[in-house]
Amino acid sequence: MGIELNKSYNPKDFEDKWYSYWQEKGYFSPRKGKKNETFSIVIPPPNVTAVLHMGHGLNNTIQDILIRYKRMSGYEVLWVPGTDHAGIATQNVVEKELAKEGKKRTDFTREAFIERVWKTALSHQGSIISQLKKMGCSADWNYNAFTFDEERSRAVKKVFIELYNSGMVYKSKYIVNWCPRCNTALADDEVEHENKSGRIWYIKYPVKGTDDFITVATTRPETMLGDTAIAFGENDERFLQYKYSTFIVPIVNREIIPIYDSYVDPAFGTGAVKVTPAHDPNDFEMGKRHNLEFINIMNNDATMNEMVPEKYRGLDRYECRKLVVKDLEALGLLVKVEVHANSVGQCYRCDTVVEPRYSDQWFVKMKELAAPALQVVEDGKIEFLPARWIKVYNNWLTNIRDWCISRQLWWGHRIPVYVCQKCFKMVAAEDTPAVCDACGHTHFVQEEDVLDTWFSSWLWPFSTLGWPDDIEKNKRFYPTSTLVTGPDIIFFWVARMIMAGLHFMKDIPFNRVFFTGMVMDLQGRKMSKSLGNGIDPFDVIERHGADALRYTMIAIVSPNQNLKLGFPKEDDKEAVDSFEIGARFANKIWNASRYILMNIPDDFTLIPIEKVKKDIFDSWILSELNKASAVINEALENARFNDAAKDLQAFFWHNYCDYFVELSKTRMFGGDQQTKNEVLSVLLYVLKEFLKLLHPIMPFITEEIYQTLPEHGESIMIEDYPVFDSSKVDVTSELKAKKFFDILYLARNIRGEMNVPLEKKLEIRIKTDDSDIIEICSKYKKELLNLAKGESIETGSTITKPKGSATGANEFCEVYIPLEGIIDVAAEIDRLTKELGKVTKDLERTQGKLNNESFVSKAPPDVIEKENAKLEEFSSLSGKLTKNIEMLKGL
RNA sequence: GGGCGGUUAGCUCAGUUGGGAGAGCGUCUGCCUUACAAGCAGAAUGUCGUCAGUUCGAUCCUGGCACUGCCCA
Repeated sequence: MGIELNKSYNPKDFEDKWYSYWQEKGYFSPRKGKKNETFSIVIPPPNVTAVLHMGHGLNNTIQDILIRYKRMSGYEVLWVPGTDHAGIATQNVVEKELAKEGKKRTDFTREAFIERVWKTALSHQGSIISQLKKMGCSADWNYNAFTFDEERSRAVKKVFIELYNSGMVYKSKYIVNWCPRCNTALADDEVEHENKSGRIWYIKYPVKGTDDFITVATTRPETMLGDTAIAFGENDERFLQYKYSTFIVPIVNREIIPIYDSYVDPAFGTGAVKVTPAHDPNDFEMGKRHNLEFINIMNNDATMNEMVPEKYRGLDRYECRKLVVKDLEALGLLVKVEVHANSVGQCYRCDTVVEPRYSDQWFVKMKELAAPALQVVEDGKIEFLPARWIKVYNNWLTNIRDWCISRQLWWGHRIPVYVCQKCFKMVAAEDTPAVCDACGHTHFVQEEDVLDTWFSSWLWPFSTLGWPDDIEKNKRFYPTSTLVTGPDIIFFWVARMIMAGLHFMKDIPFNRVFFTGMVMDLQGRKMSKSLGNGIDPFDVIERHGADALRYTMIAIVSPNQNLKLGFPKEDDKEAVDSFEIGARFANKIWNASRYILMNIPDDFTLIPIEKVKKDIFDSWILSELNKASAVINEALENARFNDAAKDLQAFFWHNYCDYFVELSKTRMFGGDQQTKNEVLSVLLYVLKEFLKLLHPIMPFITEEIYQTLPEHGESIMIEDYPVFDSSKVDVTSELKAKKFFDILYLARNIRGEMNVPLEKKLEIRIKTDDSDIIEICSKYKKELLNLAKGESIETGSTITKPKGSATGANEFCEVYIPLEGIIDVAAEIDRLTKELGKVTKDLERTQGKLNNESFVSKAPPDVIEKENAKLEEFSSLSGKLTKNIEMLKGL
């Protein structure tokens, strides 16, 4: 008899099984739904540098929830998965691997090195995909894409060539952020700034032909070896006398000239600064304005080159600094050193302090692309959630600078520009040109640099859909519906995708962007390798299952805030385990289902819900289910995932388990076969509908239980998602059920407060003239006695308070529980007086409002009506409590 | 220096058109009651950072201040 679920919830028994089942059935591929509309998402491709972390866990869970929800709601759904080749980062990973073997990148040929990176990339890619599957992600793997695969490479080339030919991509000498460790240029947004306490040196520069000096302040004394001017504020009268002077750069003895430029802040330092155009972005700008010489004094790795005196050559920039300072001191030219806070740019991949470097780089002109991108967000064509990110987006786009897209790496899309070796004409082309248009020469050499990874990522929403080869078959999925990503890549990626979509597809890439919070540890610190505070989502799955992981993140996440998570390492039993939230919920669902299933008799026939003879609790739970469907649909529609998670839990745990299932036991075990069938039919119906509602959030446990139900379809993931149905609202049953629960609560409250042991069966006396209460207490007497552990109940308007009884009251009734011998009169008086105190406060506040003439004249009528109702409720309750306290005192 | 957030119960945080302060965890009391002790029943706990303003009415709107986090230069 009955259907047996395992005694305990054990996700490992079934999670992988159902994922394979879904995949075999082809459920992840688009199929026409009853809505005849599409819903599509492209994954933010995880980097193949490593495996997934908790941020991916959150992000992909949200995407999967949306995808499953929309699929069940009748949309034709596509979720495109994929990975990102992450140029610098992946190359770094491999170079570190090589370093362990005692090798360097340059020990290999370019081809051999790239081959090696591919190996690592593919291995990580495999892990990432299997991890996404473990999490339950219902992406269509037929679409799986990689930013560096053949199709995406074709898209990158096409885009580059088009932009090059239209003059939007150009090559130019420029000062870029250079990472001396990665040996490559970085885009502005790849540099992280950190305020550090540094020093500032005051150095004397002799004025030629005099004994005079100019003192400048600098945070980088070593760059003086490349100085080509001294700059003063534009109209700084203190220094106008030097207009025709010449200065001598100490140590190198170079003669340099003064310039006057508005960039110089007369209040900073001495008002005079040294200018090193090849080693500082601001100096670079001044250098261009004043036609200064650009002297590069460093090698790629930030050691000093042959442009400096011999003794400094080969020294690291910081070594050189020490030596320069020492030498200046010896020359008597160092005035003083002060402590100075300044912000230092660091490589976002390896934290090395970047070196501004004067070099040849490739750029994309951004102004033209930015304008329409600003417009579509401004117009609301693309919706940002939360909306406040619009400000950040606007701020960046309105101050945009050209995008440096060249990287001096080997791993990445090599720039498709070929240089004729005779006339040096540059041609952008898919493949090496055969003949030079200009001179007929046939020998070309391709540019060495590769493109910034984001130059392939910005095409992602359409390059994954077949562009440029064959977008037609996927046209209906573009624009994609929602992008789910972190606000940390709003510039890197989101903004640029909008630009690319508008420029190449002539349409926005997505209708809505949902920005998730960042995952932090419990102290609110970013999870990072160096801190060792990261949580591996797969450790969580290992311990609690994927559903618990998913539910927990969703329950904690809030649209406006980062989320903090804790998970104890193996040896740490004290630490907080945030994921118990999900684990407990899963366990509760498991056990409730188990209980229902185990009570199903062999000859059970499910009665369709319309045909069940319902009592008020059946009607009530169906009404509650209906309401829950409404709020959950709304929450998912508006990306309020935490609301959805909480509403689902509140409905299931409190309404369904605590009340409905408990109530049903009376009929289940006390009635005839027919009654039992009816009770079970309602229990099963509500359970099944709940499982459907929950399925997008907890796909595995819902499928496992669904498949065990007496009647079920092929899979829960292709069921229709429950929606609100106004015809199912049953206000009368809701009100009656509420009155029943209120009485139950009053009885239980007395038991709890008076410490009445469970063995003591209560005699419940209810004084009321409320006809609903009289009705439900007689109809559902057994239920009330079972749940309140009572032995008798009497109801009516003439009930009198038995001697030595405890009292509970609400606006509709008074509940008396005779406890002669048990009751402590003083304690009871205390309890009721406390209760009265609260009610009196409420009453006074309400009275105060209603007595306030301006309130009555100015507040809207419905508010006044509500206050009047409250007044009645509070005074009725207050009267009952007062009377009972009096009676007790009179004993 | 510029921009954007946060400040609500011991902890982590909800609070969506301004009108009786909520959840989870933790704590306390009593229970292994026909699924669940990862559970059940009951309880306690808040000058809603601070000062002013708008309003009949402010956790919510406006401004100042304090502390705190992030982004950009």
